[in-house]
Amino acid sequence: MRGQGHRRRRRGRRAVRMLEPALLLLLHHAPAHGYTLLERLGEFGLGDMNPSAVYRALRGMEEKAWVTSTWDKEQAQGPPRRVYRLTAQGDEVLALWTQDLEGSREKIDYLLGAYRRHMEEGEGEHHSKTAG
Amino acid sequence: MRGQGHRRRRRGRRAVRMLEPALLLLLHHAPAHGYTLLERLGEFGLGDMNPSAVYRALRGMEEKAWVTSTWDKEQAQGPPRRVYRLTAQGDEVLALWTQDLEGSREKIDYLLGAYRRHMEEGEGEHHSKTAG
DNA sequence: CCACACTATGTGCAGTTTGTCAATAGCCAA
DNA sequence: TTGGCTATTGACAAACTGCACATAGTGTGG
Repeated sequence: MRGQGHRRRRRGRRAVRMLEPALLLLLHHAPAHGYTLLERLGEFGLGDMNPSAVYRALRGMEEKAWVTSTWDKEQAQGPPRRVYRLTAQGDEVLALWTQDLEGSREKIDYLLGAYRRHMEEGEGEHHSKTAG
Repeated sequence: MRGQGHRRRRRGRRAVRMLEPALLLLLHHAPAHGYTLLERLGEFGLGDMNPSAVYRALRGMEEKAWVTSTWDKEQAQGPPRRVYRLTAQGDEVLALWTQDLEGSREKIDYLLGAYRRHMEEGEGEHHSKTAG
């Protein structure tokens, strides 16, 4: 690895995609601006999210009617800001997401468990030569 | 939901992408044919994977030198089969994947925990009307 | 022998998702 | 008016996905 990772995607390649559920959860807590959400994503270990991705996700969720947005009347420094607010539908979706995430966690646990067991037993290691 | 889910993606939208790590783990156990791997993915809850996706993933991993393939001399029913074999590099990648998965699991746990706590406290529910 | 079913793998394409980069828009200070 | 900070958006290419279909060999019934 590292040495010849010329095939590296720009970044990413995470196992999980938790942006949407994290946003829904934050909004379940309270309505918020995109920028605020962006900052609070750090709590979920998503502090490295690209702003564009976050705003895009929010617009997408609005299209799907999981959230609604209104323009903030209070004007702070900067352009008009949207306030995103969870809908009842978004609430349901969040519940579904959590179920999915539970399933995902089980799968991860299974895989991780299998990996560890395998390592402890010292089996495997069916390598061939590395092509480099 | 349900009622107006016309925006539904064909399927998918799973939180996790575990195909590659699962394949690597299976190959860490022992070399195998694509078809065999395809069948054994069920163990990891990936029984619904599309064959194309699996073969494509294997070719991709070979390009990245995580695995190598050779033609199986033994001829069973059907066309010549490839035997995939983990490389030392693939072994490293698998280790990295597991680290990533551990991180992912922590994130999931955090999110799930936050969700439950929030539910128990009965806060939130900052809904607006559903746009439907 | 020929058609056909079954095993196993691979390709092509269209639609979707993602990351990166750059643009816009308003306020404020110099 | 230039430049900096706060917010939000758009455009584009690369990557990914699902689906339909092509190929290739082997065994089987007629």
